[in-house]
Amino acid sequence: MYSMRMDASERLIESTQELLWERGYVGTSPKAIQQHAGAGQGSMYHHFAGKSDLALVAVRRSAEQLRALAETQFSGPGTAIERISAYLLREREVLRGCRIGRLAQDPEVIASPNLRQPLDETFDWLRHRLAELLAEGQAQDELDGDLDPADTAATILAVLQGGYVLARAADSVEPFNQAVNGVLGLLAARTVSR
Amino acid sequence: MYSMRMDASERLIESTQELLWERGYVGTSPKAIQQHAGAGQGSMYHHFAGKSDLALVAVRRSAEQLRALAETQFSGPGTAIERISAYLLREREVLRGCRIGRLAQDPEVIASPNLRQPLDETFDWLRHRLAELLAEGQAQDELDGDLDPADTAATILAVLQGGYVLARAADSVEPFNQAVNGVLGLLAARTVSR
DNA sequence: GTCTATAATCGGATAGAC
DNA sequence: GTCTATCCGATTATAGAC
Repeated sequence: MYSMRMDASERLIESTQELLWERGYVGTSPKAIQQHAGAGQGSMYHHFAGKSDLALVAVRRSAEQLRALAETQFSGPGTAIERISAYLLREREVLRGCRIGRLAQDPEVIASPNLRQPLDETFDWLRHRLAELLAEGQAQDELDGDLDPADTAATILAVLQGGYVLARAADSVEPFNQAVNGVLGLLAARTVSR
Repeated sequence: MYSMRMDASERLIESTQELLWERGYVGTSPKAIQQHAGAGQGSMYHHFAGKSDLALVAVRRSAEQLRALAETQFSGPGTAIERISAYLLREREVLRGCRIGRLAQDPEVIASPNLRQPLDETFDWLRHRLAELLAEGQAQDELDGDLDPADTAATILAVLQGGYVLARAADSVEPFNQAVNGVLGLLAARTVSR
Protein backbone atom coordinates (compact mmCIF):
# COMPACT_ATOMS: atom_id res chain seq x y z
CA MET A 1 0.00 0.00 0.00
CA TYR A 2 2.89 2.32 0.79
CA SER A 3 6.50 2.54 -0.17
CA MET A 4 8.61 0.99 2.51
CA ARG A 5 10.79 4.07 2.36
CA MET A 6 8.23 5.65 4.69
CA ASP A 7 8.62 4.42 8.23
CA ALA A 8 6.04 2.18 9.80
CA SER A 9 4.78 4.74 12.27
CA GLU A 10 4.02 7.17 9.46
CA ARG A 11 2.35 4.50 7.32
CA LEU A 12 0.18 3.52 10.26
CA ILE A 13 -0.94 7.10 10.85
CA GLU A 14 -1.79 7.72 7.22
CA SER A 15 -3.58 4.39 6.90
CA THR A 16 -5.63 5.24 9.95
CA GLN A 17 -6.54 8.61 8.46
CA GLU A 18 -7.77 6.88 5.31
CA LEU A 19 -9.73 4.19 7.11
CA LEU A 20 -11.33 6.59 9.58
CA TRP A 21 -12.47 8.64 6.62
CA GLU A 22 -13.89 5.64 4.82
CA ARG A 23 -15.29 3.54 7.67
CA GLY A 24 -15.31 5.68 10.83
CA TYR A 25 -13.90 4.65 14.20
CA VAL A 26 -16.26 1.81 15.08
CA GLY A 27 -15.89 0.40 11.57
CA THR A 28 -12.09 0.37 11.60
CA SER A 29 -10.15 -2.50 13.19
CA PRO A 30 -6.48 -2.56 14.16
CA LYS A 31 -6.00 -5.47 11.79
CA ALA A 32 -7.39 -3.47 8.88
CA ILE A 33 -5.03 -0.62 9.72
CA GLN A 34 -2.04 -2.97 9.89
CA GLN A 35 -2.89 -4.55 6.54
CA HIS A 36 -3.43 -1.18 4.87
CA ALA A 37 -0.11 0.04 6.27
CA GLY A 38 1.77 -3.14 5.52
CA ALA A 39 2.79 -3.37 9.17
CA GLY A 40 2.48 -6.20 11.66
CA GLN A 41 0.73 -6.24 15.02
CA GLY A 42 3.99 -5.94 16.90
CA SER A 43 4.91 -2.85 14.94
CA MET A 44 1.63 -1.13 15.59
CA TYR A 45 1.61 -1.84 19.31
CA HIS A 46 5.24 -0.81 19.58
CA HIS A 47 4.53 2.66 18.18
CA PHE A 48 1.07 3.24 19.63
CA ALA A 49 -0.71 2.28 22.82
CA GLY A 50 -3.71 0.93 20.91
CA LYS A 51 -6.46 1.76 18.48
CA SER A 52 -7.70 4.87 20.28
CA ASP A 53 -4.20 6.30 20.68
CA LEU A 54 -3.47 5.85 16.99
CA ALA A 55 -6.87 7.26 16.04
CA LEU A 56 -6.23 10.35 18.13
CA VAL A 57 -2.97 11.07 16.31
CA ALA A 58 -4.68 10.46 12.95
CA VAL A 59 -7.70 12.65 13.71
CA ARG A 60 -5.54 15.51 14.94
CA ARG A 61 -3.48 15.37 11.80
CA SER A 62 -6.55 15.29 9.53
CA ALA A 63 -7.95 18.30 11.38
CA GLU A 64 -4.72 20.25 10.90
CA GLN A 65 -4.62 19.40 7.21
CA LEU A 66 -8.24 20.43 6.73
CA ARG A 67 -7.64 23.79 8.39
CA ALA A 68 -4.50 24.41 6.36
CA LEU A 69 -6.33 23.67 3.13
CA ALA A 70 -9.25 25.92 4.04
CA GLU A 71 -6.90 28.72 4.96
CA THR A 72 -5.44 28.67 1.43
CA GLN A 73 -8.86 29.64 0.10
CA PHE A 74 -9.63 32.09 2.90
CA SER A 75 -6.40 34.00 2.46
CA GLY A 76 -6.33 33.79 -1.34
CA PRO A 77 -6.92 36.58 -3.83
CA GLY A 78 -10.21 38.39 -4.36
CA THR A 79 -12.86 40.06 -2.27
CA ALA A 80 -14.17 38.44 0.90
CA ILE A 81 -17.20 37.09 -0.95
CA GLU A 82 -15.05 35.77 -3.75
CA ARG A 83 -12.88 33.91 -1.27
CA ILE A 84 -15.94 32.34 0.36
CA SER A 85 -17.16 31.29 -3.09
CA ALA A 86 -13.75 29.85 -3.91
CA TYR A 87 -13.91 27.82 -0.70
CA LEU A 88 -17.39 26.52 -1.48
CA LEU A 89 -16.60 25.74 -5.10
CA ARG A 90 -13.17 24.23 -4.65
CA GLU A 91 -12.71 20.70 -5.92
CA ARG A 92 -13.75 18.10 -3.39
CA GLU A 93 -14.13 14.34 -3.24
CA VAL A 94 -17.80 14.86 -2.48
CA LEU A 95 -18.86 11.21 -2.35
CA ARG A 96 -16.16 10.42 0.19
CA GLY A 97 -17.63 13.04 2.50
CA CYS A 98 -15.75 15.18 5.00
CA ARG A 99 -13.02 13.33 6.87
CA ILE A 100 -13.78 15.34 10.00
CA GLY A 101 -17.54 15.74 9.72
CA ARG A 102 -18.13 12.03 9.17
CA LEU A 103 -16.63 11.34 12.59
CA ALA A 104 -19.32 13.45 14.23
CA GLN A 105 -21.70 10.56 13.54
CA ASP A 106 -19.45 7.98 15.17
CA PRO A 107 -20.76 7.05 18.64
CA GLU A 108 -17.34 6.29 20.10
CA VAL A 109 -15.78 9.49 18.79
CA ILE A 110 -18.59 11.53 20.32
CA ALA A 111 -18.33 9.58 23.57
CA SER A 112 -14.61 10.34 23.86
CA PRO A 113 -13.71 13.96 24.77
CA ASN A 114 -10.21 13.47 23.36
CA LEU A 115 -11.39 12.24 20.01
CA ARG A 116 -14.19 14.79 19.73
CA GLN A 117 -11.99 17.79 20.57
CA PRO A 118 -10.29 18.11 17.15
CA LEU A 119 -13.73 18.09 15.49
CA ASP A 120 -15.01 20.78 17.80
CA GLU A 121 -11.93 22.94 17.32
CA THR A 122 -11.96 22.56 13.55
CA PHE A 123 -15.58 23.56 13.08
CA ASP A 124 -15.26 26.32 15.63
CA TRP A 125 -12.27 27.71 13.77
CA LEU A 126 -14.06 27.44 10.39
CA ARG A 127 -17.11 29.26 11.70
CA HIS A 128 -15.03 32.06 13.15
CA ARG A 129 -12.94 32.37 10.03
CA LEU A 130 -16.03 32.48 7.78
CA ALA A 131 -17.69 35.01 10.09
CA GLU A 132 -14.61 37.23 9.83
CA LEU A 133 -14.79 37.09 6.05
CA LEU A 134 -18.51 37.89 6.09
CA ALA A 135 -17.90 40.84 8.41
CA GLU A 136 -15.12 42.00 6.11
CA GLY A 137 -17.53 41.80 3.17
CA GLN A 138 -20.02 43.92 5.11
CA ALA A 139 -17.34 46.47 5.97
CA GLN A 140 -16.45 46.72 2.28
CA ASP A 141 -20.14 47.05 1.35
CA GLU A 142 -20.02 43.83 -0.63
CA LEU A 143 -22.63 42.28 1.58
CA ASP A 144 -25.82 43.40 3.29
CA GLY A 145 -25.06 44.64 6.80
CA ASP A 146 -28.26 43.13 8.17
CA LEU A 147 -26.92 39.62 8.04
CA ASP A 148 -25.58 38.13 11.25
CA PRO A 149 -22.03 37.02 10.40
CA ALA A 150 -21.87 34.24 13.00
CA ASP A 151 -25.23 32.76 11.99
CA THR A 152 -24.48 33.04 8.29
CA ALA A 153 -21.07 31.44 8.80
CA ALA A 154 -22.74 28.49 10.53
CA THR A 155 -25.17 28.24 7.62
CA ILE A 156 -22.39 28.13 5.03
CA LEU A 157 -20.52 25.45 6.94
CA ALA A 158 -23.71 23.45 7.49
CA VAL A 159 -24.46 23.58 3.77
CA LEU A 160 -21.13 21.90 3.07
CA GLN A 161 -21.53 19.26 5.74
CA GLY A 162 -25.15 18.63 4.83
CA GLY A 163 -24.29 18.62 1.15
CA TYR A 164 -21.96 15.70 1.75
CA VAL A 165 -24.73 13.82 3.54
CA LEU A 166 -27.23 14.38 0.71
CA ALA A 167 -24.68 13.41 -1.92
CA ARG A 168 -23.77 10.16 -0.22
CA ALA A 169 -27.44 9.27 0.30
CA ALA A 170 -28.11 9.90 -3.39
CA ASP A 171 -24.80 8.37 -4.55
CA SER A 172 -24.49 11.50 -6.67
CA VAL A 173 -22.72 14.84 -6.39
CA GLU A 174 -25.79 16.66 -7.66
CA PRO A 175 -27.47 17.49 -4.33
CA PHE A 176 -24.16 18.80 -3.03
CA ASN A 177 -23.78 21.09 -6.02
CA GLN A 178 -27.38 22.24 -5.73
CA ALA A 179 -26.98 23.06 -2.05
CA VAL A 180 -23.82 25.06 -2.73
CA ASN A 181 -25.40 26.88 -5.67
CA GLY A 182 -28.45 27.59 -3.55
CA VAL A 183 -26.53 29.25 -0.75
CA LEU A 184 -24.42 31.19 -3.24
CA GLY A 185 -27.67 32.40 -4.80
CA LEU A 186 -28.96 33.52 -1.44
CA LEU A 187 -25.70 35.29 -0.66
CA ALA A 188 -25.45 36.85 -4.11
CA ALA A 189 -28.80 38.49 -3.62
CA ARG A 190 -27.36 40.35 -0.72
CA THR A 191 -24.08 41.11 -2.40
CA VAL A 192 -23.81 44.67 -3.54
CA SER A 193 -22.44 44.81 -7.06
CA ARG A 194 -19.64 47.29 -7.26
CA MET B 1 -37.00 -2.17 27.67
CA TYR B 2 -40.45 -2.75 26.24
CA SER B 3 -43.75 -3.98 27.53
CA MET B 4 -44.13 -7.64 26.71
CA ARG B 5 -47.60 -6.80 25.47
CA MET B 6 -45.88 -5.78 22.24
CA ASP B 7 -44.85 -8.77 20.21
CA ALA B 8 -41.23 -9.68 19.77
CA SER B 9 -41.08 -8.83 16.09
CA GLU B 10 -42.28 -5.30 16.79
CA ARG B 11 -39.87 -4.86 19.71
CA LEU B 12 -37.01 -6.01 17.52
CA ILE B 13 -37.87 -3.52 14.78
CA GLU B 14 -38.17 -0.59 17.17
CA SER B 15 -34.99 -1.55 18.99
CA THR B 16 -33.16 -1.69 15.69
CA GLN B 17 -34.50 1.74 14.78
CA GLU B 18 -33.13 3.13 18.05
CA LEU B 19 -29.74 1.45 17.79
CA LEU B 20 -29.24 2.38 14.15
CA TRP B 21 -29.95 5.96 15.11
CA GLU B 22 -27.51 5.86 18.00
CA ARG B 23 -24.72 3.68 16.67
CA GLY B 24 -25.23 3.19 12.92
CA TYR B 25 -25.23 -0.12 11.08
CA VAL B 26 -21.60 -1.16 11.57
CA GLY B 27 -21.82 -0.21 15.24
CA THR B 28 -24.93 -2.27 15.96
CA SER B 29 -24.71 -6.00 16.68
CA PRO B 30 -27.52 -8.54 16.64
CA LYS B 31 -26.82 -9.25 20.29
CA ALA B 32 -27.28 -5.58 21.20
CA ILE B 33 -30.58 -5.55 19.34
CA GLN B 34 -31.77 -8.67 21.12
CA GLN B 35 -30.87 -7.29 24.53
CA HIS B 36 -32.54 -3.94 23.83
CA ALA B 37 -35.66 -5.76 22.63
CA GLY B 38 -35.68 -8.31 25.42
CA ALA B 39 -35.70 -11.09 22.83
CA GLY B 40 -33.46 -14.10 22.40
CA GLN B 41 -31.40 -15.13 19.41
CA GLY B 42 -33.91 -17.74 18.35
CA SER B 43 -36.66 -15.17 18.34
CA MET B 44 -34.73 -12.73 16.20
CA TYR B 45 -33.65 -15.31 13.64
CA HIS B 46 -37.16 -16.73 13.52
CA HIS B 47 -38.67 -13.38 12.53
CA PHE B 48 -35.85 -12.02 10.38
CA ALA B 49 -33.29 -13.53 8.04
CA GLY B 50 -30.45 -11.69 9.78
CA LYS B 51 -29.05 -8.33 10.73
CA SER B 52 -29.33 -6.77 7.29
CA ASP B 53 -32.92 -7.95 6.80
CA LEU B 54 -33.98 -6.50 10.14
CA ALA B 55 -32.08 -3.28 9.44
CA LEU B 56 -33.87 -2.89 6.13
CA VAL B 57 -37.28 -3.12 7.79
CA ALA B 58 -36.17 -0.65 10.48
CA VAL B 59 -34.69 1.87 8.06
CA ARG B 60 -37.77 1.80 5.84
CA ARG B 61 -39.98 2.44 8.81
CA SER B 62 -37.82 5.31 10.07
CA ALA B 63 -37.92 6.86 6.61
CA GLU B 64 -41.71 6.63 6.48
CA GLN B 65 -42.03 8.18 9.92
CA LEU B 66 -39.69 11.02 9.02
CA ARG B 67 -41.65 11.83 5.88
CA ALA B 68 -44.96 11.73 7.73
CA LEU B 69 -43.65 14.12 10.37
CA ALA B 70 -42.27 16.53 7.79
CA GLU B 71 -45.52 16.49 5.88
CA THR B 72 -47.29 17.69 9.04
CA GLN B 73 -45.29 20.90 8.85
CA PHE B 74 -45.43 21.21 5.08
CA SER B 75 -49.20 20.95 4.92
CA GLY B 76 -49.85 22.99 8.06
CA PRO B 77 -51.32 26.49 8.30
CA GLY B 78 -49.66 29.65 7.03
CA THR B 79 -47.96 30.86 3.91
CA ALA B 80 -45.41 28.72 2.10
CA ILE B 81 -42.54 30.57 3.75
CA GLU B 82 -44.17 30.23 7.16
CA ARG B 83 -44.49 26.48 6.68
CA ILE B 84 -40.82 26.19 5.74
CA SER B 85 -39.92 28.18 8.85
CA ALA B 86 -42.12 25.95 10.97
CA TYR B 87 -40.32 22.92 9.58
CA LEU B 88 -36.89 24.39 10.29
CA LEU B 89 -37.83 25.56 13.77
CA ARG B 90 -39.77 22.55 14.94
CA GLU B 91 -38.54 20.83 18.06
CA ARG B 92 -35.82 18.29 17.37
CA GLU B 93 -33.48 16.08 19.34
CA VAL B 94 -30.57 17.89 17.76
CA LEU B 95 -27.74 16.11 19.56
CA ARG B 96 -29.06 12.72 18.51
CA GLY B 97 -28.80 13.80 14.88
CA CYS B 98 -31.03 12.70 12.02
CA ARG B 99 -31.94 9.04 12.09
CA ILE B 100 -31.78 8.89 8.31
CA GLY B 101 -28.94 11.28 7.59
CA ARG B 102 -26.59 9.60 10.06
CA LEU B 103 -26.82 6.40 8.02
CA ALA B 104 -25.41 8.20 4.98
CA GLN B 105 -22.03 8.06 6.76
CA ASP B 106 -22.22 4.33 7.35
CA PRO B 107 -19.99 2.44 4.89
CA GLU B 108 -22.14 -0.69 4.81
CA VAL B 109 -25.38 1.24 4.31
CA ILE B 110 -23.86 3.11 1.38
CA ALA B 111 -22.43 -0.12 -0.04
CA SER B 112 -25.86 -1.77 0.01
CA PRO B 113 -28.34 -0.52 -2.62
CA ASN B 114 -31.25 -1.87 -0.57
CA LEU B 115 -30.24 -0.06 2.59
CA ARG B 116 -29.33 3.16 0.81
CA GLN B 117 -32.58 3.37 -1.16
CA PRO B 118 -34.80 4.64 1.69
CA LEU B 119 -32.25 7.39 2.37
CA ASP B 120 -32.19 8.43 -1.25
CA GLU B 121 -35.98 8.41 -1.53
CA THR B 122 -36.45 10.36 1.68
CA PHE B 123 -34.07 13.17 0.80
CA ASP B 124 -35.33 13.25 -2.76
CA TRP B 125 -38.87 13.62 -1.50
CA LEU B 126 -37.90 16.34 0.98
CA ARG B 127 -36.08 18.33 -1.69
CA HIS B 128 -39.00 18.13 -4.06
CA ARG B 129 -41.48 19.02 -1.36
CA LEU B 130 -39.42 22.03 -0.24
CA ALA B 131 -38.95 23.11 -3.86
CA GLU B 132 -42.73 23.01 -4.34
CA LEU B 133 -43.23 25.20 -1.32
CA LEU B 134 -40.59 27.66 -2.52
CA ALA B 135 -42.22 27.79 -5.96
CA GLU B 136 -45.57 28.34 -4.30
CA GLY B 137 -44.06 31.24 -2.36
CA GLN B 138 -42.80 32.71 -5.61
CA ALA B 139 -46.19 32.28 -7.29
CA GLN B 140 -47.82 34.11 -4.38
CA ASP B 141 -45.20 36.87 -4.63
CA GLU B 142 -43.95 36.14 -1.14
CA LEU B 143 -40.51 35.19 -2.37
CA ASP B 144 -38.08 36.57 -4.91
CA GLY B 145 -38.63 34.84 -8.24
CA ASP B 146 -34.90 34.88 -9.03
CA LEU B 147 -34.16 32.09 -6.58
CA ASP B 148 -33.87 28.60 -8.04
CA PRO B 149 -36.38 26.52 -6.08
CA ALA B 150 -34.52 23.19 -6.49
CA ASP B 151 -31.16 24.63 -5.47
CA THR B 152 -32.64 26.55 -2.56
CA ALA B 153 -34.51 23.46 -1.39
CA ALA B 154 -31.24 21.50 -1.37
CA THR B 155 -29.65 24.31 0.62
CA ILE B 156 -32.38 24.26 3.25
CA LEU B 157 -32.15 20.51 3.64
CA ALA B 158 -28.35 20.62 3.77
CA VAL B 159 -28.49 23.25 6.50
CA LEU B 160 -30.49 20.85 8.66
CA GLN B 161 -28.26 17.86 7.98
CA GLY B 162 -25.09 19.91 8.40
CA GLY B 163 -26.50 21.58 11.49
CA TYR B 164 -26.77 18.17 13.14
CA VAL B 165 -23.14 17.43 12.27
CA LEU B 166 -21.91 20.73 13.72
CA ALA B 167 -24.00 20.30 16.86
CA ARG B 168 -22.70 16.82 17.55
CA ALA B 169 -19.10 17.89 16.96
CA ALA B 170 -19.58 20.78 19.41
CA ASP B 171 -21.72 18.75 21.83
CA SER B 172 -24.04 21.76 21.78
CA VAL B 173 -27.22 22.73 19.95
CA GLU B 174 -25.88 26.23 19.34
CA PRO B 175 -24.29 25.72 15.90
CA PHE B 176 -27.49 24.03 14.73
CA ASN B 177 -29.58 26.98 15.84
CA GLN B 178 -27.15 29.44 14.29
CA ALA B 179 -27.22 27.61 10.96
CA VAL B 180 -31.03 27.58 10.94
CA ASN B 181 -31.24 31.24 11.94
CA GLY B 182 -28.70 32.08 9.27
CA VAL B 183 -30.63 30.49 6.45
CA LEU B 184 -33.87 32.02 7.70
CA GLY B 185 -32.13 35.40 7.61
CA LEU B 186 -31.03 34.84 4.05
CA LEU B 187 -34.54 33.78 3.03
CA ALA B 188 -36.17 36.67 4.88
CA ALA B 189 -34.20 39.11 2.76
CA ARG B 190 -35.87 37.69 -0.30
CA THR B 191 -39.29 37.55 1.25
CA VAL B 192 -41.80 40.21 0.40
CA SER B 193 -43.77 41.42 3.39
CA ARG B 194 -47.47 41.52 2.70
C1' DG C 1 11.51 -2.47 15.94
C1' DT C 2 9.19 -6.36 14.22
C1' DC C 3 7.60 -11.22 14.43
C1' DT C 4 4.82 -15.04 16.09
C1' DA C 5 1.98 -17.22 19.65
C1' DT C 6 -1.68 -17.01 22.61
C1' DA C 7 -6.17 -15.56 24.50
C1' DA C 8 -10.64 -13.69 26.04
C1' DT C 9 -14.49 -11.68 24.09
C1' DC C 10 -17.57 -10.39 20.37
C1' DG C 11 -20.03 -10.89 15.80
C1' DG C 12 -23.19 -13.09 13.07
C1' DA C 13 -25.13 -16.90 12.39
C1' DT C 14 -27.01 -22.29 12.16
C1' DA C 15 -29.21 -26.46 14.32
C1' DG C 16 -32.07 -28.84 16.89
C1' DA C 17 -34.70 -29.31 21.36
C1' DC C 18 -38.83 -27.75 23.59
C1' DG D 1 -42.03 -19.00 18.63
C1' DT D 2 -38.39 -19.22 21.74
C1' DC D 3 -34.36 -21.43 23.99
C1' DT D 4 -29.80 -23.39 24.30
C1' DA D 5 -25.72 -25.25 22.13
C1' DT D 6 -22.35 -24.80 18.88
C1' DC D 7 -19.41 -22.70 15.30
C1' DC D 8 -15.87 -19.97 12.96
C1' DG D 9 -13.74 -15.84 12.13
C1' DA D 10 -12.79 -11.08 13.83
C1' DT D 11 -11.55 -7.90 17.52
C1' DT D 12 -8.23 -6.01 20.51
C1' DA D 13 -5.00 -6.82 22.61
C1' DT D 14 -0.45 -9.11 25.65
C1' DA D 15 4.00 -11.80 25.96
C1' DG D 16 8.10 -13.15 24.67
C1' DA D 17 11.42 -14.51 20.86
C1' DC D 18 14.41 -12.57 17.36
